[in-house]
Parts: sequence; C-alpha cells; structure tokens
Amino acid sequence: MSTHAAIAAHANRAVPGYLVSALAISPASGLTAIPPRNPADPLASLGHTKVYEREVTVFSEGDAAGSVFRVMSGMVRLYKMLPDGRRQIIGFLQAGDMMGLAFAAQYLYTAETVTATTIQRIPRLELDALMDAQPAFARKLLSATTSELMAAQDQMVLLGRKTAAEKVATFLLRLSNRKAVAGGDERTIDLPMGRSDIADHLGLTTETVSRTLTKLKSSRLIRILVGGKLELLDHDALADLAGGF
Amino acid sequence: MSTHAAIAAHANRAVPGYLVSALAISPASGLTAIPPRNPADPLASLGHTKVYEREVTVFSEGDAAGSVFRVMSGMVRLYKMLPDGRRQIIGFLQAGDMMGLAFAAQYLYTAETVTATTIQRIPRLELDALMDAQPAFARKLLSATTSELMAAQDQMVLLGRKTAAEKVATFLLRLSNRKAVAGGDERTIDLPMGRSDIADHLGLTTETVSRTLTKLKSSRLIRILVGGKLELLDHDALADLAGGF
DNA sequence: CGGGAGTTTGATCAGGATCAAGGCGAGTGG
DNA sequence: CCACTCGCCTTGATCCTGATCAAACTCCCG
Repeated sequence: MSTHAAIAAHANRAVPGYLVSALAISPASGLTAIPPRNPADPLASLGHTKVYEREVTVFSEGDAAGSVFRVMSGMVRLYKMLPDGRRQIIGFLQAGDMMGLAFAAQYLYTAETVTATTIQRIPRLELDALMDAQPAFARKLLSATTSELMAAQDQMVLLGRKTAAEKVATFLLRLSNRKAVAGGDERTIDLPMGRSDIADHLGLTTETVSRTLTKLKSSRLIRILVGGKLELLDHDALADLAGGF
Repeated sequence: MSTHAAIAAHANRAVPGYLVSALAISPASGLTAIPPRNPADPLASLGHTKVYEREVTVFSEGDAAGSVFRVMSGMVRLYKMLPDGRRQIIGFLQAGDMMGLAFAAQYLYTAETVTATTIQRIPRLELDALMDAQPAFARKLLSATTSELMAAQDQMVLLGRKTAAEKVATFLLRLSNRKAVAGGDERTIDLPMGRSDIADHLGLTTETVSRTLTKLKSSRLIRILVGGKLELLDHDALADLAGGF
C-alpha cells in the first residue's frame, strides 16, 4: 500500500494538506546514490534522515529553530500547551508532511512521534539555499503552506461550531480521506494515537471521545477493530453527521 | 494615526500576521504616478482599488476565484458556514492584510466588509507574473502565509481549549496588540464589529460575549466606550486571564 | 501470568447555550 | 430638531451538552 506511486499521489492530492504541507517524496531517496538535484524531490539530498522511536519528542515549543523536518513514514503529533497544561493538538503528520517551517527564531509548537517514525531534518540554511536556487520550489512551498492554512481554517470551524458527534465523524472522515488518496482500503483506517490525543485535537475529553465512538458503533456506522484500527461501515451516514468539512 | 510609517511598521511587525498575510502598503500608492516597480510595495501597481460600503460582500465561498485582494483601509470579516447556517469567522482583516490567496478554483470562505473599506483587487495572473519576475516577492508571500498559519494555530488553541473569559480577554489583547504595533493609543481599541461577529469568531454566543464583557467591566479590567470603542484598564490582569496567546 | 496504562461506562456537575424580555442608541422621517 | 423605530445589546431564567469525578474493564507488555 505505501508504494511510491501511492505516496506521490498523496503528496499531490487536491484535498488541502493536513498540517504543514506535503511535498513529494522521491522514490529513490536513500536507496541510490543521491543525485545533486532530483527534480521530483528537490529536498531529497538535503539534511539527513533519522528513525525515531514511538512517543518521543522531536522538538519542543520554544526550542531554537534551526531546521525544518519532513516526516517520511510513521506519525507525529504537533501541539501547543497553555501555561496550566491544557493541550491543543494542532495536527497529526504523516508521510510527506513538513513541520517547523516558520520564519521565527523558536519553534512554536512541540512535535512528538506517535508511532516509530522516520524523519528528515533539513537545516534552514539549506532550505533557503534551495529556494534561492529553484524559485519554482519556493512556489511549491507557498502552495503547500496555503493548503495547510485552508486545513487550519476547516479545523477552526470544527472547533468553534461543531458538536462532539460532528467533530468525531469529521475526524474519522478526514483520516479516511487522507488514506484513500494515499491508496489503500477506503473503509479501514488506522488510529495509532490514543483517545486523549484525539480529544486534545477535537477540543473534547477522552471520555466524550470514547462515548461518541461507542455511540457510532451502536448505530452501526463504524466498527472498532483490534490494534488501533477502525472500519467505516456507513460513509454516507458519517458524512451527514459530519456536516461538511 | 494611520500615517504611512504606522502602516509600514504594522506590515513588518514581528507578531504573527492575523489572517492572510500583511504586506507593505506603498506610501505613494494612488497618490502619484504609478511606478512600474515600486520596491517597497511590488503589488502597488497591480489590479485596481475600489471602495466598498459597510456590510457588503466582496466575494462568497464557492465563487470562482480569479483574483486576490488586499485590504488598504477599513475592516473585513472572513467566514465559513456549515450547511445549517452555523458560522465560524476565520478572522478580521485590516490594512495590509490579503485574502483570497489560495491555489484553488473557488474561494473557500466569504469576505464581507464590516466598515467602509478600500480594497485592492489583483488578478491571479498578475500576481503569478510578479512572483515569476521577483522571486524575493514569492518568498515574502511565503513568509506572510506562514505567519497566518501560526496565527491560525493560536486560534485553534483558543477555540479548542479556552474558557469564555479567556477567549474574550485573548481577543481584546490581540486587537490591542495589532493596534499597538500599528501605532496609536495602547489602551483604546476599536470594536467596529457586532457582538455576534465576535461570538462567531470565538466559538461563543452573543449573549455569552455580552455577559463576559459586562463582567470584565464590573471587574474594572475594561471600560466600554460609545461608538464601538473600548478601553483596556488593566492590561496585565487581562493577560493573566487570557492565559497565553 | 500479572501489572498497569489506557479505555469504557456510570453518576453528577457546570459552563455556556437557549429561550425570553427589556433597554439603549443610532438613524430616519416627519 | 425631535420623536420614533428598528436593530443590537444587555440581562434574566432555564436547559443541556459535554466536563468532571469515579470505578471497573481490557488489552498490551513485560
């Protein structure tokens, strides 16, 4: 399922990017001698790639920001915290998504792996050099960032105006959508993150997330599978419930 | 107060941009013969500028998107609606802010004036041409859009995790911050929008906004003035209440 | 197999929404 | 110029969704 073609399709999807822009991952990255300029993935030759364990911190809000990162596989959560510990998860990143892309001296959110994750770290200086060398790449970054902004605006609608059931349904459909475009079974989605992660992403509590999922299960809209997987039994009914993205 | 210097300072502020990026407005724009390329404001010579009355629509969600817009003076609200009419105001735009900047065929939100507003309309083709001609300008747009994204993430924290009082306090401080950087009296801010606009921006109802403002007034943290103005009497106490941006 | 974190379920609480009246002020027309 | 009116804002009473507090269950994981 995570074929190169699938990843490329994902990166070029028409659907707004999910978090900080998805950029094509070179099929060849890491497998062959690195070409100085790979037209398909200009980033491929920059920085280096590292495997992180599950549930570890990649960088923290307030850290000096010298690099940007690209998730190659696995899942990362980005979040901001209020002084008293309340947490808002800004988004979940998957293959192709970038993070840390900002013109600020410090990172403005914390990045932690959810699962074991491969991440490419690119020094800002190298990214800047690439933008200078390839204006088209700067445009690509702009396009990806704009997509992120649109996704962020959808999330505002969700957080500000949707009910608990609508929030959960929307969340499930988004995951399914991402996965569908990335190829793979439409109906079965992965939920590697915990209930409290989902809660902190949707502006709810774990209990409410759990109850809502239970209700969806009772209504035969979803089926909860072992190993953090979930099957969407009635996509249309979920879409009705979600009330638009 | 809205001197050229003030606007320039505003556009270059370190604080994250508020909605879709703030770009320098040329001091000379519209006042002198238009130079073909104004280094201070590369946009100045593009498209044309029009004055809109208060409470009119500039473009609607779903309209074919052929232009981007820049607010030169006045105030605009951007919002998205759910099918049943619930509304989420994405943000309020002021001088220097841009809207409609997306790589999509349709506008993804509706833009309406709050007050009488001067708006520059720039065809996308012209913007694209400018980006081709001046790579530095594309970088500037990227920087502005990234700032917007950061602001959107702050708004997610507000919507998902803050209480009504924290939301209102944060909102007032943001307005004050914008104004402060743009020059002008730190303590007195303009609230040209109605209570229901504020409510739809903060994920509350008009009643709750009104009650919360009344409480802030009783606690001597603010004073509500005639003509949609408001005075911040205790900036520090408000900041405590807001609990971080 | 046992321990423990995460999840589910239950009971109660409370913040903010909803429903319902007044009050106030800015425009409008007489 | 003043009074009226309409829309917005404020205030009050009640309701309800989702939070909080509490406990049992399940499934990993060692």
